[in-house]
Amino acid sequence: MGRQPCCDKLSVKKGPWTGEEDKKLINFILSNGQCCWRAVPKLAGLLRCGKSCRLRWTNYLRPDLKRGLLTEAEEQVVIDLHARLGNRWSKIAARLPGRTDNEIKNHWNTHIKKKLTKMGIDPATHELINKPSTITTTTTKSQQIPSAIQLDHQPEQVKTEESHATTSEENSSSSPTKNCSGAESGSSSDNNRDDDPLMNFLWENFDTPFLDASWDFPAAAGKTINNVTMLSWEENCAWLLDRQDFGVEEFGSGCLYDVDMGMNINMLDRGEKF
DNA sequence: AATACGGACAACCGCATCCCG
DNA sequence: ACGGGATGCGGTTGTCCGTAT
Repeated sequence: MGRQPCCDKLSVKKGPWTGEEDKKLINFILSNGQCCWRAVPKLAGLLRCGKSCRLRWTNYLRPDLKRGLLTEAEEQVVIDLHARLGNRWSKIAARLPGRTDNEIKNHWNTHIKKKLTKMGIDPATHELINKPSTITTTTTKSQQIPSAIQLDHQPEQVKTEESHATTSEENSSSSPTKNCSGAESGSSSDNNRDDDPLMNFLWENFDTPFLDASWDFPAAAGKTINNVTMLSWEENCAWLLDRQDFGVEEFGSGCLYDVDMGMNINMLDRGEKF
């Protein structure tokens, strides 16, 4: 027997969300919280698949999302984490507060991949592309690009070999995705915390998301936790309900800001429900 | 001015994993 | 321990918009 479809595909709307739909979804989650996504569309009066509602919320409507391009620092973290984790975007996103896996994935595919390729680095393996042409060797420590690649500062050897940088995609058959996916290697990548200072720092200090404040906004409202002033749930989301047009500039400031870390804070534990 | 093209990003699809009875 | 439903995740596609011709 086959798997049941997540929803009746004939009766659900697809394609871009309208402002009205966004409002309905926001209103519903404001009053009921995140629970049972399958039931959300029905209860919220939406002709959408529950999955679609979840994606819309997590990728676009969540009040803690940062908008706009990733900063250079964020890009650097993405590159470092990708070198270690492969295409495990959700793991990477978990360490970038206010960023979603989808956003990071898109940014990787449209920006970072190109940058790395241009620099002569295979984005899939994080190795220099100017390897001896005939021999395909297993990755060695010496071939690995230092994780703290500065995108604007090409290594000297990379510059000289840039003309060879055109076949990176084709050479990426042994991608970190394959290496990291599944049980066979996923844990090993986690355990394999080598001497990369940045990565060690990230792993040691942020095994949980950088800051993982609770969904329990009403209780936390007005309090200062770790130098973060918690706004009420209503305060956090009021701006959303006022929006007819969710322009990028409207999202510029996160609803929480960590004074010490100088970044917006992920208020949501995505796995948590209330 | 019209059309083609390409980049960026939102959204969908299907499989994997988790969780609970 | 097992089965089935719910959710999460990553890959892929679709759509919009800016730029080039």
